[in-house]
Amino acid sequence: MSDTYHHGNLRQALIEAGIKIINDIGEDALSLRKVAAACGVSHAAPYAHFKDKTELIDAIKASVTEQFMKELEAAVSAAPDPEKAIINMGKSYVSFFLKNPDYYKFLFGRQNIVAHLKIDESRDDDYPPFILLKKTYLKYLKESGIKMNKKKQETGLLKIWASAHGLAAIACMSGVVPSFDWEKMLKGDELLK
Amino acid sequence: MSDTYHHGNLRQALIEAGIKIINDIGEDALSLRKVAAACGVSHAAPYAHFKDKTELIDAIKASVTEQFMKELEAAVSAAPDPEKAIINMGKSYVSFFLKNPDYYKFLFGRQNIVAHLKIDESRDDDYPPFILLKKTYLKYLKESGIKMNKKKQETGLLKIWASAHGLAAIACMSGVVPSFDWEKMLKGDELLK
DNA sequence: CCCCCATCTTGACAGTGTAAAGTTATTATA
DNA sequence: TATAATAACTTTACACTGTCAAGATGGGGG
Repeated sequence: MSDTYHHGNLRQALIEAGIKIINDIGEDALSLRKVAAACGVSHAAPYAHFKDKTELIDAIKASVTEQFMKELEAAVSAAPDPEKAIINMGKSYVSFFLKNPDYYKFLFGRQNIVAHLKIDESRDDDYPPFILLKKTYLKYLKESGIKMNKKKQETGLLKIWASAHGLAAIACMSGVVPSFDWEKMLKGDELLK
Repeated sequence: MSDTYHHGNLRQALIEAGIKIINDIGEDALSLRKVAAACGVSHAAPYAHFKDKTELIDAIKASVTEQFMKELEAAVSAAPDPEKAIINMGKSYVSFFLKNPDYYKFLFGRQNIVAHLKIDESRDDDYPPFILLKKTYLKYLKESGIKMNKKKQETGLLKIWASAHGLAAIACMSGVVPSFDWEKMLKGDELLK
């Protein structure tokens, strides 16, 4: 149980070294050998604690998720009532990853999407499905005669996109086909009318 | 312009071979050398068309995104009015990735999340933030005295989660901090009251 | 005290991305 | 048409990676 890992807590040290490398250089640069070297240990030493590279990575992910959970739980606890709890949790959920986008990319992916959320700003390199959504949404507002200020328009657009993208994420990542009522999503939402 | 790539269309052939490998074996198994071999070409040949491995991957992603866009545009075109267009597009957005989850993982990440969307089913290996959300949501329903059937409860839960997760995805991937009104999300939504 | 076994080291191997230099074929030019 | 230029491709080489097998080491239980 000493602080030096030599016959101590190499496993935990490897996890922490891995997190540090991801934050400093990025996930792509994370290699078993670098993690081992960062712990002052030979390149095959990790195999005493993890059968795979993926097993190390999974352990790192579990560690980051634990940290994520602590913040979410704090947000829920700080709320006076359940409604505020959900709101707080939603905020925390997003702000955690905003504080460290490296973690989001590490946990869920790497891709960098370009998209201008402002209604009247668009560029050619915006993510094409988003451009299409924006155009369709603006046409919807126009033809249905719905009047709202730009801010609200942008919130509505973001909500649709976030729901669609989040839904796709959940569906693919969980392997479950969620039943989702898009009609209700539009018609039952004050933001969109 | 012949159909054999020897001094022809190697670039396109590499992209297609890459897509095939991703579908057949998975993204992790995709290597420049395998792609080159699949085109019957030496392992350094791709460097005449792509400066990097990432440049090849980006080209593959662009190709998949193009295919994605075609389906979305078809969904929009098939709709009789803009409202239906948005609904259709939302459905298509999700169903495209459901049809080939490999593409979602390839474009946006790899992580497999476990989560049981059913209100009364839960397991220990469910994604912890989701477990917390479900508990908080159920408490919210109980304390606010809101009555709805299970189906509607599940839809509401899914909507909150998809919005939060999708929002985090968009925020981190676009690098833009979107302003989002969580209060309005809850209170302005028919699904949640 | 000694042996066991988890822990760690050493050495090896195939596979990877990428750079440099050489070869070939196509196209442009004169 | 002959030749020069250039894009496409090959060969060779190198550092780095994950993983395995075999050996060293050293601390705890018999």
